[in-house]
Amino acid sequence: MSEELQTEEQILEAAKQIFQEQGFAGARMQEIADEADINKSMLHYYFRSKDKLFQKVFQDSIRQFFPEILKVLNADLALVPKIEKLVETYYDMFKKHPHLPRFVIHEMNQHPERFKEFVKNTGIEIPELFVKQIRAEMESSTMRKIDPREFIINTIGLSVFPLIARPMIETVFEMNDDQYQHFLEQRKKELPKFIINAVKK
Amino acid sequence: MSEELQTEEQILEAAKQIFQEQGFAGARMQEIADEADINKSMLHYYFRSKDKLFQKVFQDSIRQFFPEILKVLNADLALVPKIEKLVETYYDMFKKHPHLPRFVIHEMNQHPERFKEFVKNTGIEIPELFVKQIRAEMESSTMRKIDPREFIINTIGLSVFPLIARPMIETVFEMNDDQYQHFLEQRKKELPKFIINAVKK
DNA sequence: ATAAAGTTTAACCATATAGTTGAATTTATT
DNA sequence: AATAAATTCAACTATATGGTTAAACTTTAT
Repeated sequence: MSEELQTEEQILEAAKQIFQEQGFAGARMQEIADEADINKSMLHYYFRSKDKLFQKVFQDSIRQFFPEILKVLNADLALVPKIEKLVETYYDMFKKHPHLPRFVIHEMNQHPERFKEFVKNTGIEIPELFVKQIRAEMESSTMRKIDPREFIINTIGLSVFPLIARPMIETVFEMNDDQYQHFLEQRKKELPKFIINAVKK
Repeated sequence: MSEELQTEEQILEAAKQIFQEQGFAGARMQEIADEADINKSMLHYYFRSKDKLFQKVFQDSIRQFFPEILKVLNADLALVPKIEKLVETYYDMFKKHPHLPRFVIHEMNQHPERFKEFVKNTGIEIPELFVKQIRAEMESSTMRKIDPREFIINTIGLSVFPLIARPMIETVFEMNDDQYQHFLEQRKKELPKFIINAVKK
């Protein structure tokens, strides 16, 4: 049993990388095995099938994605620093896992029902605290009236979109990779202002 | 030569549907043939290979996506109605081609360099007129200072994100498909306000 | 009407790919 | 040390899949 955890971890790491990069359909078991530097049979020994391995990776990816965001949404912070923290969290996550957002978006659309099951299993819930916070801000009239769901979707969308649209942005605005990175750094500062301004009264 | 155009069109329509739904890696030539209601050999007779057929579909998809948006961006309209038009254009496009945005995002990230080539070939350019318009608005101080690129990316991101994140939105906010559609209708009205407010002085 | 060109079809091929098997090796248990 | 259990590996299998071929059929041109 000595190497079990190590091998299993190795496989999961490799599978995560390949699946997140290529998606389920684009990934090859052989490629995952090569990446993990093991025999292909090991994948089946530890996870039985491509589908099972994928589901594990997908679930882990969801767990990597949602709770961190929800934690920030429900944190005990004033609105402005919370938005700043949220944007920063997204950009940090992207730096560590550049394919994660697009992977989740692509795969959840391939199997929406399975995705919903997964999310329910992870026990993710509506960010109630944040909704309450927004309602309070609206009542104390520091914030214009807006559906809290819209606000959440806008904030997340504004954070995620430039990350998954990178080739488009680089092309349309004629940026190279360095310029894109620099653009993101600027944006990290500007985006909270945009969001706050959008809901200011 | 009688049926040539019809058959070719049939194939392209089917390929567009399957590729946009499943992506390149997920699509099967047999499935495309079935969808087009023809023999699999015909795909190769008309397009030689899966890759060639895909590239045609992908290029067509880009042509379907970008020019329409850029046309609105560069149209002779005041800022507010232009934003409204832009949001509306996106939502209409999504109604007709629900998989188009996610398809383009996924595939352009799989082959960023090829994507850049394609875009250059279609002759798409930076929306100069719109950039000038924004600069003018900023100088006449009806608009706060913002990088025009940020403004464009934010507007497009806010339009696209709720369309590609549908399963996530339905899950987190416990909506069924009807409620989601209703939410989108509401959003079509609210989003321009959010954007305008975000850049108001 | 006939030949040439274009189109369609069914049967086939080569390869890629997920998955299996059984033996060899290593590790844990007594 | 001996046995049992877990792990690793190379070779293999079945099937899916992109692609080919040659013959049949249809349309166009002369």
